[in-house]
Parts: sequence; structure tokens; C-alpha cells
Amino acid sequence: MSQTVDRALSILPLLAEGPADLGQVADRLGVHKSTALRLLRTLHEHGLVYRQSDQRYRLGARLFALAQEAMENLDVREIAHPHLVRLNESCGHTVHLAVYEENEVLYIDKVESRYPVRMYSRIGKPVAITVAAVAKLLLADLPEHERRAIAEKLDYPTYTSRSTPNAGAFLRELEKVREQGWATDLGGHEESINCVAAPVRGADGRVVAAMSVSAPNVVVTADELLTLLPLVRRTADAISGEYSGRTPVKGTE
Amino acid sequence: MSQTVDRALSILPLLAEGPADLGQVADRLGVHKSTALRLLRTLHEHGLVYRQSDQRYRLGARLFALAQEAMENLDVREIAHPHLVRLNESCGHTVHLAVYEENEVLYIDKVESRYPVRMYSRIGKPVAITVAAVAKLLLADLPEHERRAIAEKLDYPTYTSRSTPNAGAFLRELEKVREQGWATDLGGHEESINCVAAPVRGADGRVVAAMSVSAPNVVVTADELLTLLPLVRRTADAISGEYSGRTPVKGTE
DNA sequence: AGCGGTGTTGCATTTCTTGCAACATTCATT
DNA sequence: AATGAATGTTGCAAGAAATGCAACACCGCT
Repeated sequence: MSQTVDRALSILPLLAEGPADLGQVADRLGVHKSTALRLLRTLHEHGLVYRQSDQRYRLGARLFALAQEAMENLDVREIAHPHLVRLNESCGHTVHLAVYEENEVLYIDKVESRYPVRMYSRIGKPVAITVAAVAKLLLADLPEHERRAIAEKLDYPTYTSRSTPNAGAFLRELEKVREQGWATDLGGHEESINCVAAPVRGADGRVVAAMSVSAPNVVVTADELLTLLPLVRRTADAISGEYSGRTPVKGTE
Repeated sequence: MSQTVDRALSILPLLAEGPADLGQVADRLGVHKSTALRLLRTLHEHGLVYRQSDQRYRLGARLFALAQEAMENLDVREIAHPHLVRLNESCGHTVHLAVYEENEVLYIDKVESRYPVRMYSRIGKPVAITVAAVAKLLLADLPEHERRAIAEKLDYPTYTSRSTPNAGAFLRELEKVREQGWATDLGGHEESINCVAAPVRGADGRVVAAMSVSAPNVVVTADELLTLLPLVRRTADAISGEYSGRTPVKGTE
């Protein structure tokens, strides 16, 4: 834990909220202006921070480039993508791919619904961890004590009347998901949106990612969406096969 | 220039090349292992670095979330405004900035002409989507199927004899605009008004906004207006550069 | 010109980082 | 099983590097 670096890095999320000037940064860090200036300069030299024409600072292009590379290193995504597209082509709904990392579940890929009514979500955005179908799958695969530890620490926001209310309910849900090998979110995050999800497993059988199909009530009912479950599971299994090197990749020479 | 932060940040591009273990990081930084360890720990706490199961480090998903958040909070208008004003000062005509959103193209900023004869338009008002130069640029950047879907659904009002008559003509026009990287509206909306427009692009090259210069015939002919094209494009490029954080650093050392 | 706000620099102080060396841990080899 | 090598981790003393201060420079404003 290096104090200087810690302070410098604390600037990043702060600037992610929007541009800020030197004084604001210094205030929020609780340091002298000159200190903030020098930290910002260093960040600037590395391209992580950019100074716009009104002298205010914001996050810089380098960060985007790094993020890009970071994402490419998560190679599940690369392998999964064509499968997600194919699934979208056959059902038309929004398809998501998510991974668990450091107490968060993040969407790392998305294929947009071909229906006019779409669900809001963005790649890179943390998922509503207590209700999302993909989150349930990813957490359900963790060792029991870890699962418990996380469940205790989480907040359980009541997005809708069907949201997971507390740690106990969540752990029971995870147990169920773990056994059945798939998960749903029926209006737990947004009243009118349902999801079905299935896990992607690595060579060792551990869940490395989860994918889901989401659609609003106005397009298909929850029951209709559930009929897609076999297809979703088959897709997830295909990705697992390829990811774990079990299925040979075709057409590369 | 803070040495500690400088070293810590140097780790990021290094890890972008691929996962590395403590020793490798220390070597490439030219510091003692324990130093590298402490830097990595700090980066880890901020989620910028992730430790995979084989103990090696790689870039973390938080980078991604930060970049995403920054994108969402970026305000094109704020960045573009001073450029629009400068353009207006040098040519005197009305300058517009527009974005595409939900099947509509909206003006989000405007600098009034300094000539007595002005064109009518309002910020926040939907643009005549089938003829406006800015609309052409914004739609031309959408994926092919989406472009087609929208073109089919639109009405094609005959504002003037030069208005885009139907979906076919519109799609051909979009194709042309897409290739040449700029657009015009020569009397397509109001007989006596011409526009030249250029796109503003984000870091990923996608068109995030479009800007235009408009002037009535009575002030300048269409040909005269077209001579402004290079200036308009340069302005749009300057905005793009600043928006995407690409613009090189000025005079700080 | 004068004034408030903001950004920038030189310097003395002291905190925080650093490298070292010893220790812990994992894993392969005998 | 025991040994050894390779890698990761911690406590500590030395000193290098970050900090805050105060003074200065640079706007835009009235």
C-alpha cells in the first residue's frame, strides 16, 4: 500500500464522474493543490489523464487503449462472441456475457436485441449482483465459504418486489442455481424484464463466465423465454467446449 | 513527476502485453522485488490489476469499467462549444451541433449567424432527418442493417423540389456520405438554405455527433459555402481529437 | 489599474518509499 | 520423505522523495 500511488489512483474514479479542475481534485483527495498538481502531471504523462482546453482534467485516451487490451486478454470473450451472435440471430433477443472479478460481476460482451424495445446495459458496467441471472451463476460456483462471505457483505437493494431481499434468500437461490446448472432473473431487476442464463466452464469444470438472454415482457412472456433455455445451455456448452480446448476450432490454418 | 506513481503506472502497459509474475515486473521496472510487490498491491487494491489463479498479474476489469463510465459522462457539447464559437467568429454563419438518439436527430447546440438574415432552428428540436446534412452523417455511420431499417420506416416529405424523395435515394446518399466523410444539404429543407457538415468521432472512430454551417442563398451562394468545407472539417476533427483525448499535449514539460 | 480566482514553482521539513536480508511457501527432484 | 531452488512476503534502518507552504505568475473581470 503505497500512499502516493494510492492517492494518484484515487483520482481516476473521481475523474470518471466527469471533468474536474485542480482545486476540486485536491479537495476531494484531501491534499494540497500542489500535491494534486504533481500527481495529475504524472498521470498525464502516462496518458491516463487528459487536459481539455478549459484546463480541466478528465480521463485520457490511454486508459481506453489499456482497457481495450485488458479486455482482449480476457479471451473467453473472443471465443464466445461468434456464438453469442449466432444465438442472437436465432432468437433475436439481447445476449450478454459476464465474468466475476474481485467482488463484482461485469458484462464483457453484448449483442443487441433485434427488437425495437431494448434493455439498457453497457459493456464494462457492473451488474446488479444480487438479482442478475449471470451473477447468480458466477457466484454459485465459488467455494461455499467465499459465497457466504460475499453474500453477507452485499447490499440487497429492492429494485422490484421480486428482488432478492437478503443474504439468506440469496444463498438459498445460489444453492438452487448451483444444482440445476442454470439461472433466471424474472423481473428482479426491472419489473418488465426477464433473463435466462447458463454457465461457461473451463477445462477444470469451474465457471469462467456466464451468458444470458434477456427480453422485456412486451416482447415475450417469461414462459416463452424459458423455452429458450435448452438453446441457451447448448450455446454455453459449445463455448465451454471451445474455451477448454475440447472442441477443435474449425477453419484456421 | 512523481517517481513512485511513475513506476506504478509503467506497470500497466507492461501487463497489457500479457500476464507477468512479480519477478518479471520487478526486472522490467528495474526495482527490487519487494518494491514491485508493493506497487502491484496498490494497483490491485484499486482493481486496475488482477491476480489470476497462477499468481501472475494481469490488467483488471476495473480499467474497463472506468473507461466506460468516463465515456458516458463525456459531454460532446461542452467540448465542442468553444470550437463552434470560433468557427462562427471566422465565417459568421450559423453553426449547429447534432446527435442521433432513438431514431431521431437532435440539435444540441447552436451558434447564431452574425448576419441579419438568420435561419430558424431550435436546440432540442428534431431535425428534418431525411434532408439535413448532419442527419446524413449520423445515420451514415450506423450499421448497414440498422440504416436500412430506419430508412424504410421514415416518411419523405417534399419540403422542396430537392428533398430526398424516398428510401432508395436516401440510402444511396448515405452511402456516398459515408465514403466521402462529409455531407451537404443544398436547398433540400428550405429552398434558399444550404449547409455543409462534418462528423465528430469518438476514440473508437464511431460518429458521436455532427456539426454544420448553414447559410441562406441571399448571403452566400452554395458554391461559396462549399469553400468553407475544409474549415468545417478541420473544426470537426479538432473536436474529435479533444473528445477522444487524442489531441497532443501542449507546452507542458 | 486593481482584484479574486486559479495554476505553478522553489524550498525546507519529514514522511514515505526503498532495498536489503531474513523468512515463508510452493514445487520439483533425489 | 527430505532437500533444494525458485518465488513471494515481511520488518527495518537509511535516505531519497513527496509534501505543504508561501510566494509568484497568469488569466478574466469590474
